[in-house]
Amino acid sequence: MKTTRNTTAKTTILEIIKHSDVALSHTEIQTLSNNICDRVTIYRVLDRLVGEDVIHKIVNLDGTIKYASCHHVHNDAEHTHNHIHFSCEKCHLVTCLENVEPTFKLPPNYQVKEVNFTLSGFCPNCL
Amino acid sequence: MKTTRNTTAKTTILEIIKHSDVALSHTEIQTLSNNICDRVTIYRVLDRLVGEDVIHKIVNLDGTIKYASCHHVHNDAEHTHNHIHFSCEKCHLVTCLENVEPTFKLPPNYQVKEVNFTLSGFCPNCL
DNA sequence: AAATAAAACGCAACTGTGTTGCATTAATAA
DNA sequence: TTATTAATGCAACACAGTTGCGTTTTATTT
Ligand SMILES: [Mn+2]
Ligand SMILES: [Mn+2]
Ligand SMILES: [Zn+2]
Ligand SMILES: [Zn+2]
Repeated sequence: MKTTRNTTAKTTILEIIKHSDVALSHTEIQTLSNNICDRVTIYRVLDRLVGEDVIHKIVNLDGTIKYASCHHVHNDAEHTHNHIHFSCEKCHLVTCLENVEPTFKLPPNYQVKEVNFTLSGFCPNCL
Repeated sequence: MKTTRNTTAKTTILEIIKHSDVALSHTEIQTLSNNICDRVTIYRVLDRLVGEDVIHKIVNLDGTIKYASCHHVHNDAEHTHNHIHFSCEKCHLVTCLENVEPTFKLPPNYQVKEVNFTLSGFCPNCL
């Protein structure tokens, strides 16, 4: 079976994401990491971390992708990422609103596997 | 003031989107339009149609972008696109669930301008 | 109907993001 | 310490979207 290894790149990148209070893009992570590794490695590390459910992926309204750490309880059985993300049009910061989980009622026979809820507008700092 | 004109490209593209029951990507529109115009023109027409609130933009979980027509009442004052979009992992079709509008309660001082709610999984046809 | 203004267009070149193949390096387990 | 293979670096590629600019087309005015 395929095991996962703890490398310096992976450790560094995870630390960067964990210590950030906003979601970060691949490019932002690259800058913050002082080019500790090749950009391809960052892509691969991010994929691994997402696969391990340590971080989660956020798709912005413009299609850009950001990453944030998973702060919730690791109940495993019901590990979901159904909170809302807010993307500020002015400061461009993307924040996880972990406590805001939207409710909705789907028509029958839809099987949901992943969700992405993104809002954009002005954050409290830029209002 | 800057007026908008009705060109053959714009008319054709809008017809394609209106007659489709699923959301379409730029590339899909290009194929369906039989290369009636340059691909750059399609980008520009799509931007214009979004600006005129005739179609709306959908961001998928993989960051790809699709477009669908606005079927709702044009009440103008409260023209919103806060319905859910479902992206099937098997048939890859993206559908507007216009009747499914999620409810959520934001912390104070957030000013929302745009929303994007996307689910992925299996649609009724592929279940 | 002809002249005018500028919105829209085509083309070519460019940018940014993410991917792939393959040889090399380094983490883990024996 | 050695063996195995996950992870990396590098170079090349794919692809979506953008930009500049000269030309065409639309819609308005005369
Ligand atoms: Mn999470
Ligand atoms: Mn709409
Ligand atoms: Zn802000
Ligand atoms: Zn399907």
